[in-house]
Amino acid sequence: MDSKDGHNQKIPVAVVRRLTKYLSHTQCLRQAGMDWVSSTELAEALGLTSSTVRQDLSHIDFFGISKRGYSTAGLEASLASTLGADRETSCVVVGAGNLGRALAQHEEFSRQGFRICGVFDSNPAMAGKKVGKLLVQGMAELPAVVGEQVVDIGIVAVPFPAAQQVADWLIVAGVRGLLNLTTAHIIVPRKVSLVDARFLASLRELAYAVKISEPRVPAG
Amino acid sequence: MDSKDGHNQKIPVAVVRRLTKYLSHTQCLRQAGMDWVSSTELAEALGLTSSTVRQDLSHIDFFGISKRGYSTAGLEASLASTLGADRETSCVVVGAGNLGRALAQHEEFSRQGFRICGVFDSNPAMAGKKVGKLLVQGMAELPAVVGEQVVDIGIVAVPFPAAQQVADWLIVAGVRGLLNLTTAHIIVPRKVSLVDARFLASLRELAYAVKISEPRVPAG
DNA sequence: TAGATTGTTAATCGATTAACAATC
DNA sequence: TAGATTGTTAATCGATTAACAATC
Repeated sequence: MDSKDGHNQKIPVAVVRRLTKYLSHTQCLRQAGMDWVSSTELAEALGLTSSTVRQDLSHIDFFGISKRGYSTAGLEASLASTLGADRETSCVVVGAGNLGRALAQHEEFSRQGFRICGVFDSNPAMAGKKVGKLLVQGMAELPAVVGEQVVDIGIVAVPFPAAQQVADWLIVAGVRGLLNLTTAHIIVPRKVSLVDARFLASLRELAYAVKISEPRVPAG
Repeated sequence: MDSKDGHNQKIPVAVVRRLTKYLSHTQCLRQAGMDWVSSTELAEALGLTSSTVRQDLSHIDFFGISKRGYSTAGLEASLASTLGADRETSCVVVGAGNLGRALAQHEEFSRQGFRICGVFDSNPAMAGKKVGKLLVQGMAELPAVVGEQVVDIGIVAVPFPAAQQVADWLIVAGVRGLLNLTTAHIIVPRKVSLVDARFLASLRELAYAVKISEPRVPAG
């Protein structure tokens, strides 16, 4: 019964990325007490066209109403259910440096259903230190924690030369997705998903944009 | 003389993003002592096709040699120059929470030419606290620091309801690009560039991928 | 009812890939 | 030289936008 209507087909990543935006924005609208939103309003708020919004929303199992738009409550629920944001997702962080510790304690994640259930570091000197309510564990503990707690996602926050090795360990331990915070290109088997956080790449992208937008120096 | 050959046209963002990958990987290759690399090798290492690599590199002012490929030294230099990675880029961080402090101290950034020259927080209780070698400053100091030090990029690491306001202040102060670490959709004037770090969105994307790759429960 | 807004089909646009002559 | 690899043009693919009948 799961696929009777053509939904539950795999949604293109470009669309999934925008669905996450609609979800965030719809949550805001609901908090602001708005009961309805139109594709035009959604588009304007997020810098898209209304056509894109309607096309995107045709991928989820929810329908708007002519002349009124979409019920924010229904839209939020349907987006959450499509994206899997209606259940908790367990994560572990590997690398207890600045970035790893910051993410492990990032409140927005827990508010949004991402539970960090372990922080690991290969440096024995880090073991036992506190990160929020968690204690840093050695890499040796990783398989047990991932296996027992059915951890979905591993966050790779180590120095980049160690990234592939850490990813391999996480995959063997059983995670199904990896968030890569390093600049390394990580290779994963097909059954595992990978998303690159692209911090440094984002800064480079900005540096390029700033560079080309610079006022031309008048020819000398 | 800058545009005589059709380079220095604005490069599509999809291409710019891959150029940053080529740059990272070429740096690795050089450190490993490799003098030459072919489009096929680059493609294989980064999960692309050799056709894409050659097409992308046609945007930069550098040429390979038939049968040998690209000189890693020349490629690195040309990519760095095209992207603006051959000069220092100044940044400020607004928001001295976990994430802001972590980024301000992230060593990879300074290694790669991004200099953090200020950390700001609207909470007076944070003022004067140390973040690496910097002291947290109040928002009132922002315009002076950005103006005097010719800061290119502002990193927005505040709670999401404050994101637009902080972005506006940064833009008025004179930054030319913004890295948005929040889930908020920030609106910027055309002359300012914006890149979203999309942390939470990345986790959601992973959660969706994990969800749809789950083994189907056999029909009851 | 009249008019606004949806869902969907068709058209456009841009990005990726294939193919191949040029060349070291 | 022969063969490998480039740079570039043409073909394909997919994503975005436009258009419009259906409808509340």
